Amino acid sequence: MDEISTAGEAARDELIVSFGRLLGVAGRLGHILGRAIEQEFGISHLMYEVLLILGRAGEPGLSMGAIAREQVLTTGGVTRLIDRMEAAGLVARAEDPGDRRGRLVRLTPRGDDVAVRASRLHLANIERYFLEPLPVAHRQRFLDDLRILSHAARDALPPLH
Amino acid sequence: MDEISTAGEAARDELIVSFGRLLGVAGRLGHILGRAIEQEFGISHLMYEVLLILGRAGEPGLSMGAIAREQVLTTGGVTRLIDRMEAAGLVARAEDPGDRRGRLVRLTPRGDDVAVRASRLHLANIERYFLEPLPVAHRQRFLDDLRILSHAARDALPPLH
DNA sequence: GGGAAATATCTGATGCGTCAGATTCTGTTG
DNA sequence: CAACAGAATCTGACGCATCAGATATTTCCC
Repeated sequence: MDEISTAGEAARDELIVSFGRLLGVAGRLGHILGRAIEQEFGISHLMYEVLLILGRAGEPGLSMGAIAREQVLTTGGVTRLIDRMEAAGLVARAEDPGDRRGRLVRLTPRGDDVAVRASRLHLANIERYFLEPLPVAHRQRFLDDLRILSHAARDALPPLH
Repeated sequence: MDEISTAGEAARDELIVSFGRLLGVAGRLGHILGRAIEQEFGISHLMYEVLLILGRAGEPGLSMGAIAREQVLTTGGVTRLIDRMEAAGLVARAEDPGDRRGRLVRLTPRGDDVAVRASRLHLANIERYFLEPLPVAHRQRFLDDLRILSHAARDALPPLH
């Protein structure tokens, strides 16, 4: 910080610094983790997100719209991402027996395997980059706080399209 | 599911859930804050990042390469983003007197104004979405922990290009 | 039952970031 | 001081997400 500054500038700097702290963490976290996954498994960050979403959903799979509603992509984007994931053998589209407009997307065995192994890598990276620098006594509470925030943020988020 | 795979399945779910918690927070944070800025000020998330970077740098401005080194964009991306920001009147490019290859980028008064007002909006949103759900007694320590993590993550990050 | 409104998915146009290579300048070195 | 390695920036090709609109199907209600 700059010790020679007017009160107004100091207040402004405080705003910017406080902000940068938070957004910087989020952005850097995403970059580090996304990059590692890409290099190791050849899949994009968004593909990984969708693998996790499908893994959590289990049988009988999810509709395209349900994936979009998880707020990582628009519906148009889901169509194209699933196209590529299908071509890569990670997921399969099937008719929805109850609605001829819809398709059900589910993990292939290969997709499930990648999801599990990528999760392990991510978790290791999270521990390494994010938990390790923290004092041991802080770690559990920090994780708990993150979970609280995660739920609150999800509820507050406007739809993506 | 048969009993042999049960333990493995549980471990796998645990991994996925733990991960989703952390990445979900980061991703959702970025989305919420980025979207609000875009709607209010008509600038992208990355433009906002660059406004902050330039605001922190002060006079005499930063080179294109220095902006890229802040790890939000590649050098090619910086060129194009600064093109647009210049067209929008947020920044100005000037010759670098000491190196005729380089340009120095600095905020225009308008860019400075947007940076300050956008920061205020962001800070308000951070408090609303991120701090408010937390117990009061946790807030300060949570912010402190975030700052620790931010620095650690920055040091560990590989270059962007 | 029949048609309007809603819903699910897909697609054309567009915007923007990345990558790799081109261009222009600097600094070193023989 | 010429030449060449290295650095700063810019640009063409490309990938991928978004937006808006098109198509197919279902639901609602008269």
